[in-house]
Amino acid sequence: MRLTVKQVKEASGQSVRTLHHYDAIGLLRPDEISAAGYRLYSADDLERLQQIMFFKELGFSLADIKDILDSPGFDRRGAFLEHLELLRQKQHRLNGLIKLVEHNLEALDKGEKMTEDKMFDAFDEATMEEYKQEAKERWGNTDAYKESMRKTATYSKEDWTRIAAAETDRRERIAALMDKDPGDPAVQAIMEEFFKSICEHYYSCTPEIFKNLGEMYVADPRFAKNYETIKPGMADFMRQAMAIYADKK
Amino acid sequence: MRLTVKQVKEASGQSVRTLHHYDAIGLLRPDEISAAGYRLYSADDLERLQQIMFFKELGFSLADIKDILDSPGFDRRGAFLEHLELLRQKQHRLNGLIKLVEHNLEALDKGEKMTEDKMFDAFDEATMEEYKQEAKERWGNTDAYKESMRKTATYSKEDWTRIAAAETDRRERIAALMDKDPGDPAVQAIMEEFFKSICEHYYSCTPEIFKNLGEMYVADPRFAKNYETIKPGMADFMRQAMAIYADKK
DNA sequence: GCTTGACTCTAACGTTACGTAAGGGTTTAG
DNA sequence: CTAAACCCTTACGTAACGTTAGAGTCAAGC
Repeated sequence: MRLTVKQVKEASGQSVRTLHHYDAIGLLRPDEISAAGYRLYSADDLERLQQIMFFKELGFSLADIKDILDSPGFDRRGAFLEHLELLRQKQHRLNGLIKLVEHNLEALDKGEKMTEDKMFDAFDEATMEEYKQEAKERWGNTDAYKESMRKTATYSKEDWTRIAAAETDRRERIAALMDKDPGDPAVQAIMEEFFKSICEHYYSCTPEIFKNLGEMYVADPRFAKNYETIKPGMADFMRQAMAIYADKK
Repeated sequence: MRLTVKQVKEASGQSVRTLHHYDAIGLLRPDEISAAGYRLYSADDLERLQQIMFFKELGFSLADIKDILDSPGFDRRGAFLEHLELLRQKQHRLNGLIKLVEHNLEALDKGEKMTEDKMFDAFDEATMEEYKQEAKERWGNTDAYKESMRKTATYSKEDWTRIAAAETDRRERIAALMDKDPGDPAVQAIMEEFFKSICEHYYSCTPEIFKNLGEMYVADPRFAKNYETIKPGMADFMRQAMAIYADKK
């Protein structure tokens, strides 16, 4: 069942204009557009909207929210846990503010004056900002990722199939060489190919980034499974091969 | 001891630009301006800044904050109590949001879907808004009050003494007529005078506003005491006389 | 007494996240 | 089939500052 803007407004409390705005900046695109151009939102869209509202509540800018939600590393469970932590942090700050007001009242009744720093300490948002920064870094898009997005935005469907085919081909060739050493010239030749392919198609890759990418293949299960499903142990083989290539450069 | 912008920034956490801004809109005028034009803030200014930050934290607009702080009925104790209540309200909302996230996590783990309204209920700001509205009304300046401020801003000291004298005179004449009926022609003649005086000197007064003004004389102790100190029961006598005059119009 | 660096000022344009019309199609209940 | 209730895009407005830019000021040290 799809919802119109008004229905979403009724459910979420966000104004129609806000929905338009989120659509315009690509933060929340309705799942479907009717023949007449009406925005029609799905249940998934509502979930995304909820996420948006949480992040907004926590003080993130819409641009940051977009980066986080669209990041390939985003997962809902992690986000919820993050929300929980940040909300608790916020509550802690509020408690401080309440104590400050109570303190104010007391001082007023006793006719005392407060010291300057105590007067404003509880307003401090530094800790909050730190948490937020952490959150952004945890999922946020690195500059390399953004460059990748820019480059790939113009790719056609044919481009993608071509690139994907080359990728699949490379992987199979590597899988066939896994009985050899990761430093074997044949393996390294494919690494060279791989490295250049990234530079060309995605983002300007340095050896260092390349090495980190290899680390990610074993550290991050979302990447690892792309290789482990081809042949067990392949993710780590890739990591070694990529590290050797990067070090030689 | 006076503080420069940087020192206030250091103490309060507000940016220098923010202080400039508050100065520009008349929200926080430094107590003193040095010969070179430097802003110099007093301890009282810091207290006002704290008030501003509390109200801002609670979601009031700068214009509203200005109205409240500059309202004649403003008192610091009442404001602190207000802050306390609103902060608690905010904490309540935060608790709701935390529960919502916990609920989200649970639903995610069980693979359940949530109902639409439950998804957004906790974000609701209506209660918060109500409290805020109340606060604004408690102290806030009505439009009529603002018009009055505009009109009276240009009055000279002589204007004020003249108007005040006329006012005192009228009050005494009314006090002398309190043995008669509020609807008595003699009383009503003074009401006519009073009504016109308000229109001329303060704000464009309608009969309805005039009637409400009368209600305020008994409802609001700050106004009532102006009349009760002349003669007991006079506030209510004024109310009746004003109501009769307004109804005849 | 003069320089230098940290600090201050005003003026003015930029930004974020929408609000608020204006002008014009679309859907649906009666 | 029409009127009310929705929906759309376009575009300018607003709040609360951020961010230069250009220029004056102050206190410390040589």
